[in-house]
Amino acid sequence: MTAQPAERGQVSRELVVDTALRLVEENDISALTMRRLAAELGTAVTAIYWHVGNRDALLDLLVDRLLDDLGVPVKVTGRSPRTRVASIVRAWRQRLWEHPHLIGFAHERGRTATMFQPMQAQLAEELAALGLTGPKAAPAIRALQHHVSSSVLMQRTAERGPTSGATDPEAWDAESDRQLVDALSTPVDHESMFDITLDALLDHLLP
Amino acid sequence: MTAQPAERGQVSRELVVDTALRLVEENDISALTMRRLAAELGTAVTAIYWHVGNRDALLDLLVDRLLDDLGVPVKVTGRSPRTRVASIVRAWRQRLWEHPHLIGFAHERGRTATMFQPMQAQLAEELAALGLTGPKAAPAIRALQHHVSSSVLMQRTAERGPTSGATDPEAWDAESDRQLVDALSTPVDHESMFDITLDALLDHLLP
DNA sequence: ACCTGAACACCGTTCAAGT
DNA sequence: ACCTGAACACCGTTCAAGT
Repeated sequence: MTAQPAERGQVSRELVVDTALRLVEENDISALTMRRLAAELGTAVTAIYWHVGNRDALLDLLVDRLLDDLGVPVKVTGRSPRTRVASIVRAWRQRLWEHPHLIGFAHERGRTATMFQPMQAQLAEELAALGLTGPKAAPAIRALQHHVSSSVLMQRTAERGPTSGATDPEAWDAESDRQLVDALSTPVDHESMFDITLDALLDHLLP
Repeated sequence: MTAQPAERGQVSRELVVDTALRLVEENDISALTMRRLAAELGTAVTAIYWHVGNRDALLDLLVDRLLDDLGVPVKVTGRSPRTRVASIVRAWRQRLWEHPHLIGFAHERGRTATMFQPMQAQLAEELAALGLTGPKAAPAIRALQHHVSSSVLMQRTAERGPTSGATDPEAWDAESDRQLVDALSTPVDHESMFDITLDALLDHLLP
C-alpha cells in the first residue's frame, strides 16, 4: 500500500512483503524475482536476503499475509439452511477467485487447512442447524470445500491457457450425435458448471 | 525408450522428445531445462534448437506425444448404464493420475478438449443408452469431465505440498463441535472424496 | 543439413567487505 | 544493524561460424 516505485534507504521486512505482493498481484508469480523486487525497492538484491532470508521464506511470508486478509468470515444470506449453505460456498468461491494466486500457493505450502478453516466453521454452524453434527458432518464439509478449491484451481489453470475447452467437431466421427457435438463445441461456462455440481452435492449431502 | 545417457552424433526430433519425456517423468517439469537435456543427449544446447525450435515448441511436442499414448478408449465394465458411466469416469481418472504431469500441461497448452474427446465419446454412448442425447447430454458430460480433471489437478497440487489438508484443532474455538473437529483433523482421503461427488453427480444428472 | 562456441540477458544465492 | 559489489552456478535464446 505504502510502496512507491523506489524509496531508497527505508527497507524493512514489511515493505519487502508489501512490494512482493504488489508484484504478484499486478503481474504473475513469475514476475516475483529477487532482482525485480530489488529494483522495485531501490536496493541491492542482497538487502532482501538480509530481511527475509531467501525466496522460499518470502513466499511463506506472502501466504501468511494473504491468509490474514482472508480469515474473516463471509456474509451468509438466505433463510433456509440449504440456501445459507449454498451462499457460504458461493461466497468463498468468489473470494478465492479474487485472489487467484492464493489457492495454488496455499496448497503448495501446506496451508490449505488454515485457508479454509473459517469456511469450515461457517459450514459447521449451518449444518448443525440441519441436525448434521459430529463425524457425520465432516464428509459434507470436505466435499464442499473440495468443490470450491478444485473448481477455482481448474478455472484458473484453464484461463492461463489459450482456448475455452470446447471440443473440436472434427475429432468426432460421422455417426455421432450431431446436436450433442454442437453443444460440446460451445465454450465452457465455469460458473454454471460450478452450480450444477453444487446442486448435486447439496441434494446428496443435506438431510 | 531408445535413449541412452549420452549417444553422440545421432540426434533427431524424435530422440529429443523421447529424452525430454524421460526427464519429465523421472523427475519433474522443472528438470526439463534445455541445458540438462543437451547434456543428456550429449550435444551442445544449440543442437536442440535446430531440431525443435525452442522450449515452448518442445512442450507442445511433449503434449502431442502424451496425447497419442492416451487417445485409446478405456475399458467399460458393469451391466447397468449407471455403473458403466461410473466405470468410464473412474477409469479416466485412474489413467490421468498415472500421468500426473499431463493434465496441467494440456490445460496450459489448450489441449484439454483433445485429451478428453475419447472420454466424451464413451460417455455419450452410455448416456444415449439412458435416453440422454443431444443438447441435454452436454451438461452431464461436461460436469463429469470437470469432476475428473479438477479432482486430479487438486490431488496433484495437494500432494506437491507438505501436509495432508487436515484441519488444525487449535484453530477452532472451545465451543465448537469436538467430534466434528476430530473428524476434520483426519487426513483427507482423495479417493473417497472423488466418489462422494461422483455419486452425487450421477444421482443428479442421470434420469 | 546438422552441429558448435561464444555471447547476451536473465535467474537465486553466498560471502567478504563496508558503514 | 543494515546494506553493497563481486562472484558462482544456473537459466533460455540468438547468431555467426564450422562441416
